[in-house]
Amino acid sequence: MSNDLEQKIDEILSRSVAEILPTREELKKNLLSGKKMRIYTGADATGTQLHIGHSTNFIILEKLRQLGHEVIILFGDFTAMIGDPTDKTAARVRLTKKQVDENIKSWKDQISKIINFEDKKNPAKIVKNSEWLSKLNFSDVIDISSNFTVQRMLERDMFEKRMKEKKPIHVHEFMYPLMQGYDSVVLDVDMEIGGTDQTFNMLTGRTLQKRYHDKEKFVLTTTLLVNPITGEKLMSKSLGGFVALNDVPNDMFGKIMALPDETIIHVFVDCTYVSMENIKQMENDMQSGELNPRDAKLRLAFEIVKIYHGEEKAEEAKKYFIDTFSKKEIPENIPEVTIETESVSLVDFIVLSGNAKSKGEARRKIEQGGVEIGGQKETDWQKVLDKEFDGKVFKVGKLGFARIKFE
RNA sequence: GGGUAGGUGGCGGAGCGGUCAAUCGCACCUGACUGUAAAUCAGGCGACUUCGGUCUUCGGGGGUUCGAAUCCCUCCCUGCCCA
Repeated sequence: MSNDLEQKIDEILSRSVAEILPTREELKKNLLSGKKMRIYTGADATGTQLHIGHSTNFIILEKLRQLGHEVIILFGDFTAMIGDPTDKTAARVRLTKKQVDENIKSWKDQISKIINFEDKKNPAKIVKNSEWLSKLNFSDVIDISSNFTVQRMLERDMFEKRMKEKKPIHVHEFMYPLMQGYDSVVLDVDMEIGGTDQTFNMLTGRTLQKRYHDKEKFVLTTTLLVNPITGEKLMSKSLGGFVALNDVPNDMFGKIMALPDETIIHVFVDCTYVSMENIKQMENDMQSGELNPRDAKLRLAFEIVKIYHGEEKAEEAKKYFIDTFSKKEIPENIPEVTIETESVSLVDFIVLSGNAKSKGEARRKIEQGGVEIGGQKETDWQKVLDKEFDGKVFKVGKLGFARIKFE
């Protein structure tokens, strides 16, 4: 039994883990001791969507919850107003309370696919940091900030980088790590989990926990999903192409198939429950050429969609993908666009069906050979559709399908 | 406070009186290839258009000029150096 526990702990402390502070051994000892720890991870409420990059932390958190530890998801509604300095575009947008509540609601739904909030004995909790951060006054802030030096703040990689590049650093951005650190104090946590980009912020909390509560806070950093070729973050709103936790099955499946082949193994490790042995095996098979990366990716997409939508939907999404993109068949459920006039131009129809943002874009797609009517390529952008086209299926690009219906 | 360099499309970053709707890279879109929406290659990437053009964009406002992202004035914002 205890061996079993140790094995579980070992997996938790190794899979997707970049670093554990102060030490892995120390943390392991704590986890083995049977003492109930209070553990949290935070996410800023900058948008409505979470992506599979976030899921890594949630998966670890849930495993810890299942071991009986108290688990908290912090919703950074206050911190979002300042914006993590990592995210250059985030500053200054103040979210309304209404927006924040909206986000919380959908976030909980999204996260609940991974983390159990309904468990009778030990449910995970959600907190908002505006609850305490908005109440601090200036002298509180001074008190907190007196624990740090400017030099220490400047150590933050992002600040360092901006200093080097002579890019602006605003004074209030210094407050960000302090606020996140203060969260640890208010929640009085024993441990925080976050991506490696959060190391500095999490260490701030470690310092403050020590000062205010004389407590050792563990910090566990998780590996970030990066594109091994470009070195860019794989899941990033600004860089595009992220897989959101609330994407509909077909989109989610397709987006995963669009990930570069080189990232497959990494995503398996960080975002699925597939066993490490299994993953290792796939890695070897791909290297030896026995396993086509496409097939590994099909499985990856399946595994991930399964987490968020269940096995049945995952199966459907897989079928949809293979039929539509591999076999190039026409999918079954095609949205119907009703036309109330005698005729419409092809260009207008494409815009109406949502497959182009403007007439110019629609025109380009037609001219570039991206449009098919009833399986026939159509390159005349001046084409006008009349009732003879009633019921025909239009394909726009690889993804867009629409059926025309005249009233 | 003084000096100086800047603010350009989703981002990075050219351009410095006309040929600029604005080079290029990233992202994005389309095609070819691949039982991958990977990779690679090719093309595209403001809006409207009776396809001739028309209109709105280069921090905000005002001006000079036949004509400005490019020159001048003013305001706002930022970097760097000095104090």
